[in-house]
Amino acid sequence: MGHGLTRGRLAADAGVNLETVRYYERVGLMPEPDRTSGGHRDYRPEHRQRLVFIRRARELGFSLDDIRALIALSEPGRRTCAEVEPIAAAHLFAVRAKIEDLRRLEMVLDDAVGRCAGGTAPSCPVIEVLGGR
Amino acid sequence: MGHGLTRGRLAADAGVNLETVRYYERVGLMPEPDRTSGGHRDYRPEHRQRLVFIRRARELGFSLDDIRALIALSEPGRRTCAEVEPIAAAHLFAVRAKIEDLRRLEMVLDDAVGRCAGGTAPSCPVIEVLGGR
DNA sequence: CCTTGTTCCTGTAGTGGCTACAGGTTGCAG
DNA sequence: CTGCAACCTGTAGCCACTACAGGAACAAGG
Repeated sequence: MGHGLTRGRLAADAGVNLETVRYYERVGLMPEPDRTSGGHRDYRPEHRQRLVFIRRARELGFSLDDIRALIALSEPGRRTCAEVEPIAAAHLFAVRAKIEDLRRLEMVLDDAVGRCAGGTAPSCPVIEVLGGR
Repeated sequence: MGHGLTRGRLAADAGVNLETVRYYERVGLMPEPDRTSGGHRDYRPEHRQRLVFIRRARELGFSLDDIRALIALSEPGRRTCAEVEPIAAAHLFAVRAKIEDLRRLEMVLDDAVGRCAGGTAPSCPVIEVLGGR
C-alpha cells in the first residue's frame, strides 16, 4: 500500500538498528511519518536524509540533545555557522578532555601490565595499583 | 551503638557517593556489613579498603564485572599475576581502541570547527559534514 | 483467492552504573 | 527530651539504545 520506505528499509539504508528508528521517533528526533492503511510507517526520502544526519552526528559523539539543536539549525534559511560553532566547539573540547583522561589511564595500565608480564611474582602490580594488599 | 563506620562516613572516606555504596552492596561488589541494633550499617576498615579498591578500578575504567574478577583474584593466597594480566591487558587494548576512535573524531571535528570559525558563510561546514543540505 | 512466511505493529522491560527522591526511623548532641 | 542530621527501604529516573512477546499486515507463490 505504501509507496515510500518501510521502517526496516529506512533503517537498513541509514545503517541504523530497526528499533532505534522507533526510539528516535518517540524522543522527537524523527518526525512521525504517514501510515499505510494498515498502520505501517511509510517513510519518504527526507526521512532517510534526517536519519543519516543523526547517525553521523552520533558517530561524531554528539548527544541527542545536541543533535536536536543541530537539526533545528540545519533548517534552510538559518544563518547557521555562528550558532552551530559553539555546540561543535564545546563537543570538541569534551572529546579532547576525554582523550586526555584515557591517555593518562593508558599510561598507568600500560605500566602495571608491563610489570605484570614478568612472571609469577608473589604480588601483582595491577592489584597493587588498585591498593589491594 | 555501632563502633565502626557509618555508610556516610565510609562513602566520604573512600570518595564515593553515598548511594553508590548501597548500589555496590546490591550488585554484590561490597559485602553486607553488620548492622547496629537499630538497623544501620556498621562498616569496618576492610570495607573501606575494598571500596577504595573499587573506586580506583573504576577510575581506571574497569567494568564492575572486571572488578568482581579482580577482587576475587586479589584475595590472599592466589597466584594473581597470570590471571590478572589478561583482564588488564584486554582493558588496555579497549582503552587504546577508544583513544583511536576519539582521535579520528577529534580530527573531523577540529577541521569542521576550524572552517566554521570563518564567519557568516551561507552554509556551515559542521552541518555539511553531517550531510545536511 | 489462499496460504505462507516475513515484516511490521504496540507496549514494555532490560542494559550499565549510578543518582535521586519520598516517607519513615534511628542516633546523638545539647 | 527535643530537635535535627543521618540513616533506613523501595522505587524511579538518567542516557541511548536493544530486545522481546503477542498479534496484525503485507508480498509472493501456487
